[in-house]
Amino acid sequence: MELSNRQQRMYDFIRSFTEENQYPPTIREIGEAAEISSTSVVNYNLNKLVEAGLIERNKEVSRGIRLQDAMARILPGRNIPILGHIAAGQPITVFPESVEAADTLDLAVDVVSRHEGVYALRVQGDSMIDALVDSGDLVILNAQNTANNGDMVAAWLPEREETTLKYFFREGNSVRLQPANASYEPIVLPASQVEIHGKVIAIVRRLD
Amino acid sequence: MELSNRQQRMYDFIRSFTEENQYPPTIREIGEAAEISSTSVVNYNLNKLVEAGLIERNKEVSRGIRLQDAMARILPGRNIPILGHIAAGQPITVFPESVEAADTLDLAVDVVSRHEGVYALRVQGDSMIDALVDSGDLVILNAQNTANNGDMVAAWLPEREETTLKYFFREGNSVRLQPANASYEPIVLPASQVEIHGKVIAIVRRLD
DNA sequence: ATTTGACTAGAACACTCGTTCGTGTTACAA
DNA sequence: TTGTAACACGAACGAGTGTTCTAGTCAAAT
Repeated sequence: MELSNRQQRMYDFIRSFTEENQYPPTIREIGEAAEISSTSVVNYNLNKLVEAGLIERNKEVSRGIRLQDAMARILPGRNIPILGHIAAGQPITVFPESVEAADTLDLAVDVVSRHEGVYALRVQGDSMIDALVDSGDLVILNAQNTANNGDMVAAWLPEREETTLKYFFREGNSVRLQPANASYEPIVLPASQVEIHGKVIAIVRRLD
Repeated sequence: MELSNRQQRMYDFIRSFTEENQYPPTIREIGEAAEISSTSVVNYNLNKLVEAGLIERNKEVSRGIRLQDAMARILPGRNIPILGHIAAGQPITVFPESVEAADTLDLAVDVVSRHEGVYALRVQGDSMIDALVDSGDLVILNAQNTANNGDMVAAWLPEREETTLKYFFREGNSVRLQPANASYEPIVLPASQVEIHGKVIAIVRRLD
């Protein structure tokens, strides 16, 4: 579809206005900028821009215009829910998903873009201290139910109703959950008694 | 300034709503989300958020709310340049700012919003290993030329033309730069020979 | 006990804004 | 010419929306 002169002018204005003001213009603001006296004309051409796939409109909503391709550029990272804490020392009985997301961590597209179902947990305890994961750190996890040997994972132990952060090792029909702290013993269980809930893909520690 | 529970809730909603819809919410939409029946209360707390510097408002304009750090979203702010590496072991002679930003780390407003001039450095060496900062980690720094005792800082040593990552301690007219590794000795220099270039506010480690 | 300040409520007002409708204009084909 | 389709115009309607006013609650200070 080809854009008329007017439509091009309107589209350009919407772009620059949105970039400048952080919110889209109204129909009348567009009309003024494009020297169109009638709001219905703006409305008409706005629908043409929708047909052309350049914008989206939310009906009956003021400034309900969304630039279609600018989304990826302006829309940044994702809000990763911090679901709760995870045990790195003595396992705790609170399962992360039962905790309401109280806080959010805004993380980067670069870090999480390739993953689906990313979430974060705050570490409690020092069982992974030798892996340089301290109590209080945030671990960013990719939700998945399998893991490779050596992955740092969040494992759910149904028998104990515990979630714990450990290194994962498959040994025949068993699974060894290995802490990174000499003072803790590895947990060895039949594979059927271990559910992998996520693999750690990043660690974030705030100092301030 | 401290945010009340309500104000925090409103702010969070404005953030998520704006991210999702590409335009800011109305007063009533905010009220509904924060369970506030009165628009005047929303208006009142909105002004508090302005005072707190979290948002800007355009008066008499629908949806005239601008997230203050939104600029950081479109412009570089949110894209933290990874300027280069920083020595945590043997100091290296490459000064971070002379290195072209080759990669970027997309970090969160939550983590960096309150800071100006945030940048990241990739750690080389193991001198801060006892502080759980490993070689290869990214340290997120706030650009500043002063520091408090105990802060982890990036220090530029003009005499040696070195930048190094250490704990900062002021001792009279001297400055002690303390590694977190028993195998390394602290560096003690006259304060005039130490330039603080930034304080570490976060640490990010990617595992994948 | 009184006052002050911070905060909340509800209602009313006036302007904003998307929508719709009737009408006009122009270009092009039959 | 006639008809049709695309496009434009202006006005009016009604819901959306920011603002303002009065009043109330509560805790801390006087």
